[in-house]
Amino acid sequence: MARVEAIGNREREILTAIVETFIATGEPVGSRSLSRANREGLSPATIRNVMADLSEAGLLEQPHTSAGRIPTTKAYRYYVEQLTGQARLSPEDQTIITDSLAGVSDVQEFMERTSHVLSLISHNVGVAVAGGPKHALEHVYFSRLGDQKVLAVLVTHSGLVHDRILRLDLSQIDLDAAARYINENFRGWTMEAVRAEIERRLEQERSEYDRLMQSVEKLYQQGALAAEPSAETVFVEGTSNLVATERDRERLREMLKTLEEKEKVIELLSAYLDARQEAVRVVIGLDEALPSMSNFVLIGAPARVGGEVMGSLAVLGPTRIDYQHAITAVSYIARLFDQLLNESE
Amino acid sequence: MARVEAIGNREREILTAIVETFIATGEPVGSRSLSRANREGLSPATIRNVMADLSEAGLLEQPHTSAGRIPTTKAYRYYVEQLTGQARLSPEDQTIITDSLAGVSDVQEFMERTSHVLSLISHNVGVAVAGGPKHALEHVYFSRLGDQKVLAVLVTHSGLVHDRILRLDLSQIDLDAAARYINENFRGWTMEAVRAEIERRLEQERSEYDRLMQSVEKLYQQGALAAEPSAETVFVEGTSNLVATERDRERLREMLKTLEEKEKVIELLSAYLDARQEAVRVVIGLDEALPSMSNFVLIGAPARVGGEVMGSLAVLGPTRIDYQHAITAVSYIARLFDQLLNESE
DNA sequence: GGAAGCACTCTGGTCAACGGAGTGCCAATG
DNA sequence: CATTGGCACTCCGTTGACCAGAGTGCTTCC
Repeated sequence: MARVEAIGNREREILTAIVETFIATGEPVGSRSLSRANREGLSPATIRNVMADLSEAGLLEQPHTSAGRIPTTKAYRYYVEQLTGQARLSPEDQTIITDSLAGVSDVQEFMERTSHVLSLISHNVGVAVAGGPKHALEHVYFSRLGDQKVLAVLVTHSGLVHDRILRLDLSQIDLDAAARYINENFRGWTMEAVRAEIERRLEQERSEYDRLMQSVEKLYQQGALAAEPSAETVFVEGTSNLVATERDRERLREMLKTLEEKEKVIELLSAYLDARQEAVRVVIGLDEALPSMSNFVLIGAPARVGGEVMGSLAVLGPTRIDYQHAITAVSYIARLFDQLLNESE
Repeated sequence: MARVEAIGNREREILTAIVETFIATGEPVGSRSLSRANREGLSPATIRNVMADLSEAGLLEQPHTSAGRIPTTKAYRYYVEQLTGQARLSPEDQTIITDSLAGVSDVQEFMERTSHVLSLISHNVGVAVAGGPKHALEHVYFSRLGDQKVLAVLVTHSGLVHDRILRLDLSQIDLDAAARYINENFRGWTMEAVRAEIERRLEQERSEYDRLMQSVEKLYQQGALAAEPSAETVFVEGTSNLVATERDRERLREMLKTLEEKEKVIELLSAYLDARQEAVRVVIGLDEALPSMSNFVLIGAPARVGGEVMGSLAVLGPTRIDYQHAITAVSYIARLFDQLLNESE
């Protein structure tokens, strides 16, 4: 079998031409039409020969004999590698993005709008999740609401806020004391670490419980620190674009259903978007993570503030997506994210 | 034109039979098949006569001559009026609902799960919005996060919590003073009233500004009280069910798009769900509110705790929806809402 | 190695024919 | 007089045949 490395210049040109016209038209592309479009005027026959080679190399396939060729996922991967990555986002898109994101101050809102604007300019599904696994505690705050009800607010260093209502009965004075205790002791810790340490201390000092530790225990047991601050909020938008993309109704249903399940989406993003990765990642063929979305593509990046990962954003679309455009859009927004939320620190 | 009141017994029976079989099959129903299904064994010819009358009364229509009849929206309205409303929800559905809603403590979460469970058991789109126009202030809380950043938390009497991050520079002491001022003066007021009054006072006392009022003004101008506490959070789920319902692709796209626009959904619900209404309301034909969803149906109810409206929930589906089922489900959840959130007061 | 020619294949669209389901109307009937 | 049976007619959806278009593979020629 021919190795991909064996691809020569002409082959590569023809391959990219095929990929691009297929992305543009959605129809299998044949040798004749390609030769007509191609400025250098290669004859259809020549192109056919090259195509045959590319087919053998597993880069092209035919829906049936006597149809044109369509790129395989392998071809898309190859194509994406070839992209220079140096394209700039069009000014129109830039203004759409900056307008949409103007004035956002917290991560949640940023992500919500991001998913929207991504779907808008990519004409595909925009996805964003806020909240990664680790967050440093900025502080907590407890407030007595009525009898038996206490509002707990958790703020992370990164600006995520999470509130929940607990059902327990403590005076505001006790609540304040507990909050002070937690804030003074654990500020800057990750939530996991905080929970672990509190558990340890409760265990250890069980004998010499004072009023304070009793309050802390009650609060802890009611889950005051349990929920990860907005543990992964998912925003999915632009699903209506799938209608144009997917012609098979049953598959369309499947996909919509999948995208409604937030856990699935989180799983998908976290499976492919690595915290360490720097730039935009393009994953072609989501079969193994989301069977219903085989022959789909994820173009995503982690969203960072400073070094810390605060979430991720991505475009989800069919393999015949405008890669260059989606990539630049995602990377543009990812950079913007850092800028917008960093400047205010 | 024949008045609806003129409908006799036989006519009514046949009409409901037509509506029900059309709901079940989705195909236009003809006289022959109806006579076969009908236990009393009326001949097709008789039924045809009745059908002709019903058509003239504007209750049935034909896609074309020589097709069966399908009910008009008028017929659906008539049909729904006829429903006894005394059906009980099946035990399976009841357990699905109670399981899904077990342990929720705040309105947001309740609504999120409600939209999901509604879509689940109705096999259509479940919609829920949390937050109505008016909320009484329980209290506010401000906390300095870092330089230039302040966390503002707004809690309403009804338990809704809204947080936002402001960009301004005040000491924690000033913030506390401002919070105390607002809490002591405005507790129990609606947010609109609070804003109006604060504006008035700022205006009035402009001459004799003290430090406190300066802080309040800064906070106010940064929008500390601006956002309605979670001003209407919208949850829409089950859109994948639309794929089976709507065969026209373009219309399907339109509908998905509409449902993605939260303002539209809010508009829809608030247009039809009246705070004063007691029970479930069925709106047949959403043409004027949402052109893209003509020949759709809204089955919804306000969600109350005690007397106060905290949001609303609804099922959205095609005219050929299982009315009885959807109605009982919605009313069941609406009742549950009151119970669950009331018991904790 | 590239170009041209040729025979062959497969799809998608159009058209006519047809069976099925339904209707309206009229005459017969209990 | 309300029902019913019968009959002629209409319209839809499906099927099969057919054809033009686009593409391929292979062989031959430069």
